[in-house]
Amino acid sequence: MNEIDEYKDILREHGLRVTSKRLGIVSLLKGFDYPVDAKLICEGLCDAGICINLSTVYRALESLVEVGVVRRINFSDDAKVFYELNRGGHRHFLHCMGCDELISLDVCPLSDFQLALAKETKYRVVSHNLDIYGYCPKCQVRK
Amino acid sequence: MNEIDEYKDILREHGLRVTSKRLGIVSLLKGFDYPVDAKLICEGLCDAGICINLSTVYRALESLVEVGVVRRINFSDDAKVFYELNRGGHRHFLHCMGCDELISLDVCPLSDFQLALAKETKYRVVSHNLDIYGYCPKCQVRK
DNA sequence: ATTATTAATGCGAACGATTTGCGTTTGCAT
DNA sequence: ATGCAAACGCAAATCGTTCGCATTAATAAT
Repeated sequence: MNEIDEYKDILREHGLRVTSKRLGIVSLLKGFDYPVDAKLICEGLCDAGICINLSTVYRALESLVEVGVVRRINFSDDAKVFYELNRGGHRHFLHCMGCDELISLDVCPLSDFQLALAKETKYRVVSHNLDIYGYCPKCQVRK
Repeated sequence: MNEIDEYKDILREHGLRVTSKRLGIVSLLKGFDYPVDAKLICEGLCDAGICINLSTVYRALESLVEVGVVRRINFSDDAKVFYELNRGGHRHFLHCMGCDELISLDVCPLSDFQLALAKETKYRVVSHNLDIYGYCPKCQVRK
């Protein structure tokens, strides 16, 4: 059973139909290691021969987020929403405000803090969002 | 010289005119200790007798952000932009995903991490964005 | 104080991202 | 193979935000 079959099963387990569009989105997202927006997904699939309406992309992404296959991401320097394959765990990014380079950080400095915060506030802490903004070496020179 | 006069001076120092609308926005924001969106500002001012067009609210906020009086904030669970008075320093919030309660955290767990990251990546780190999501005690029971 | 200058405002239209309504197509249980 | 509900395509609607342009008002010049 290959990896795409896993996703088929996840869809079926949640009572969702397995469609070429949904699988197309998943396999497209597999090719990116950074979050992409709905429009790029739409165009990427079209180029791959799977033409799909933009509203269908949104609806499919919504379903995929619901079953946990995809994760929604919202950066504060951009109004639109980004999506990435949910590979377990979570990531944070360092954004260059000059050239929009995006560096994925492999550490999360918040696990201890989050535990302490939960204890202090009695909240059940579920997730967090951390993005760091600055200028990359090249852009520091350019400016 | 009262507090509003300080803001008048800041505007003038930056070559911006002192208008009732801009001062209205500032004094309205003073009344909130959490970030609010443009629409709420518009309606709040209207209720206070200072009727102001929504596009003017956006333009005024833009100016106030430029001169450092106001800060733009972007949460990952909401597409729209929020604004708050820039009281110096920065803040992070704990969001209840059940009732949308917002708790302002008085600590930032990232200062050391940010320094280390800058060193490691050679980025000039300018700012960051951190929000924590979970369920408040009441919503844990409700659910 | 009056007038001239030009930034700030109001209004409506435009915008980009996202959602929705509805008729058509397709996956899948029978 | 057939029927039904879920998914889809399409166009229109929505939401937050921005823009163009004519009008108003804050400040500088007289």
